[in-house]
Amino acid sequence: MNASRTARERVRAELTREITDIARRHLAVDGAAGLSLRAVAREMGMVSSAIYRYFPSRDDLLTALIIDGYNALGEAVEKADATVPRDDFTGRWLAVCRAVREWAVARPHEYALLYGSPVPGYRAPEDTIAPGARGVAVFGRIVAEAVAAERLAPPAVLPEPPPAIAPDAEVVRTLIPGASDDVISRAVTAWTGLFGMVSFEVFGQFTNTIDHRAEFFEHAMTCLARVLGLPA
Amino acid sequence: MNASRTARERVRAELTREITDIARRHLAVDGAAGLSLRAVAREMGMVSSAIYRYFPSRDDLLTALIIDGYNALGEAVEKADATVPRDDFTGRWLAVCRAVREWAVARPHEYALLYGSPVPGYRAPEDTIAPGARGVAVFGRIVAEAVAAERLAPPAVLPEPPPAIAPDAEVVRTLIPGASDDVISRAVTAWTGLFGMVSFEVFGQFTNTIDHRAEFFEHAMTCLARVLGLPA
DNA sequence: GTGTCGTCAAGAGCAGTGCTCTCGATTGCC
DNA sequence: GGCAATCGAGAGCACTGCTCTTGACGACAC
Repeated sequence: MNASRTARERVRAELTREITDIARRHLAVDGAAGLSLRAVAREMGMVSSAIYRYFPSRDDLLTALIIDGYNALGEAVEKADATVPRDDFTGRWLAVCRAVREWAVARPHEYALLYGSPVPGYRAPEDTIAPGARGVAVFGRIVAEAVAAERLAPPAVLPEPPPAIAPDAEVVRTLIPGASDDVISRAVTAWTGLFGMVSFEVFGQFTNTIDHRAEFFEHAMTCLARVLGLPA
Repeated sequence: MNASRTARERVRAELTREITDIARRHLAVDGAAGLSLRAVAREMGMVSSAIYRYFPSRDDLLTALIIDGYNALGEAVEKADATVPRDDFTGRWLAVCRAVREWAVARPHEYALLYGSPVPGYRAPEDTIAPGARGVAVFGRIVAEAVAAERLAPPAVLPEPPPAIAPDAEVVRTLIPGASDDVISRAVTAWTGLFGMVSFEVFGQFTNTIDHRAEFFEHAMTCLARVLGLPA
């Protein structure tokens, strides 16, 4: 029956998962550069060549870890968003920000794999883009719903975006339907501001400078929300 | 005489410099993970063990490259700032932003070494902090001079920073004398926003999303300047 | 000028890595 | 029961960072 073949595939899936789990643990300790296929194999009681039955190369293992990471972060973001009342747009944004920061601070090496220098090859493969969009999709929904509820009031202190970026805005609008180019531009800036702040903290740029990081982060994200036009 | 000993030290300094030059070229091509002491030694016509007379370990070579990188970026920022009239504060800020972006886009792997995941050890050593402050010093000067010239008018749409960050603001004030906690908070946010934007672009987060990157960058940095309070 | 000492490059060698290939053994399907 | 696909083990290759020893060269004191 199919059951038998399914049994084989099941143990394969289980071993694949065990490999990524161990690899993720090693990654958390040693960083991407220190992740060794042989060490993972040793811990599994396998010989190193056996790993290649499951991942054709070390880079593919890292890519799998990247995809898992994006999904884990995306899930954390989704859960954080879900804990806040739907019409508290600023609260939802702040919850998302905190989720990203806490996820990153708890696993700096994994975060570095996602948003630091991409280790495998120069550009991460296409496969990582879709799961990477999971978190930003939540953010887009928050902004879009705020727009739809007419609760978004961007302060009129910024210039209009140049027409050149209109095609890009069109692409982003699939995530934030109903938003003007100006709102889209502010949203992208807020999103990069979030990750800029988290990266600076995780990668040590705040050493000897910002010590009260949670408080400053909270304030900075509140300011980003205001500039975006989310209610105070 | 000392001349002879100086001659010896001079050839040593020259070889040290040649090593870092070759290493920097390899870094630009293969990234930090692919930098090999043996490959550098081969290109120099030396045997690999000879390199250890100049750098006690691969991590020390990388640290030297980090320091050189911070200095190069800092110099690029200083030069960019110097090309703009002293009282055109917004122009100086934009010049600094463009310098950072162009430097990063031209050498993504080197930029990743500075602002992506720190490769050697978990935290870059103390030695890298001082040269790393060179760029931010320029930025601090721009803001401080704008404050002194009473040309800084931060739009009153943001909440005041919480008292908890006052001690941190005190530290940053050494870079931006005369600035209020609010201005300092905005300045830090603008600075992290700059690097968040550059990192997103260099690390490929804008793939399939933002294509007109120079134009969007220009606009976003103009907006950050406005939020900071620099004149329109 | 001679001898001594510090500096240096070369070479061999060790432990570790990613990856390939071959070879039995086991498993699943007809 | 036999066939074919799958899988783990093992050996091996080329490469890495790093250590240690050896021998040569240059700088200094005498």
